Amino acid sequence: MFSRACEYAIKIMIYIAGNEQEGRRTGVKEISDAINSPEAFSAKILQQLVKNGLLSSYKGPTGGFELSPNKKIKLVDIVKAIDGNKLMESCVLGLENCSGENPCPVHFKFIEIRDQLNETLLSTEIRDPELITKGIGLT
Amino acid sequence: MFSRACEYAIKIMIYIAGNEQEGRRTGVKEISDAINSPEAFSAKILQQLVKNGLLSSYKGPTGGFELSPNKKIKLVDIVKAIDGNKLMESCVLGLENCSGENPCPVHFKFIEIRDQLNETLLSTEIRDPELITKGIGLT
DNA sequence: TAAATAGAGGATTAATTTGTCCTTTATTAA
DNA sequence: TTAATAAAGGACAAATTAATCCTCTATTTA
Repeated sequence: MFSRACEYAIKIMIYIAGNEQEGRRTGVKEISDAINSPEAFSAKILQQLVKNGLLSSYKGPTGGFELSPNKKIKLVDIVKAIDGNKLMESCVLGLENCSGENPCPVHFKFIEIRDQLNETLLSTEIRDPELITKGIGLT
Repeated sequence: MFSRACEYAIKIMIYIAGNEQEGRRTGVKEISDAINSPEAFSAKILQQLVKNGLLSSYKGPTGGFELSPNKKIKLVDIVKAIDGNKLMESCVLGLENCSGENPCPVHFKFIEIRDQLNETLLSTEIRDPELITKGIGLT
């Protein structure tokens, strides 16, 4: 469904959001340990998240990453930043000209799934306490 | 969502189902022309579909592929044959131990989407006339 | 039974994704 | 103001996925 990089990105953002609650910045090493991802690869993903305005980064001692302040960050923002919007917008069969007026054979079979996926990605906020406190962690 | 190979596989199956209605077997060349896919790559996918019991193949002149007779072929069979059941069963964050009792942070956000996807894949039959007659074709 | 047809399948190449290594740049605090 | 810290980023390597090439085998029909 999501690329590996995007899976990492979502975990990264949830983990940083958890630290934000405790008023802490988060470094790459801490992240890759916490979510069990390769450190250098995670660093690249972090760069993309910064470039897309979802994170702020700070160099030097006491440096690290923070969620962009004063911004509602939603799952859809993360997925778009890393995987683009193929999943949200493209035809499941990869057909360029598929649409409601011009549907591919399975278009209407998947339209509800697509809609619900978009609804979930749009409505899930990364600072949602449910997201941060529930669950088995990120490993 | 689906791999490229799986997108081809679904188109292939729908196209062959269309020819079945007209009582015709379908060759690789005809398929790759019809769905606009690389011929040799399509041939590999066809082999997998045969190995998984979804198609029967025949060599020589008048040869080609047919849907396995007397078998309800569902979308889920095709996806499983080509992409395995990662999409249907694995955690969206790729976590090995994620489950209802042991949910990852987004588990319950995606559970409905997962269920609906499974429902759609299970209930969509490849011989469904709606699938074959509707739509813009497979290109 | 020979020639043409068509799938099977091994080997290889290309492209993309995933992951690593190493140097540079900015920042902080002693 | 220098030493330590931490992100930025370029270059490269490995793994996976997508695609191609070529030969072999089976089947049909003339």
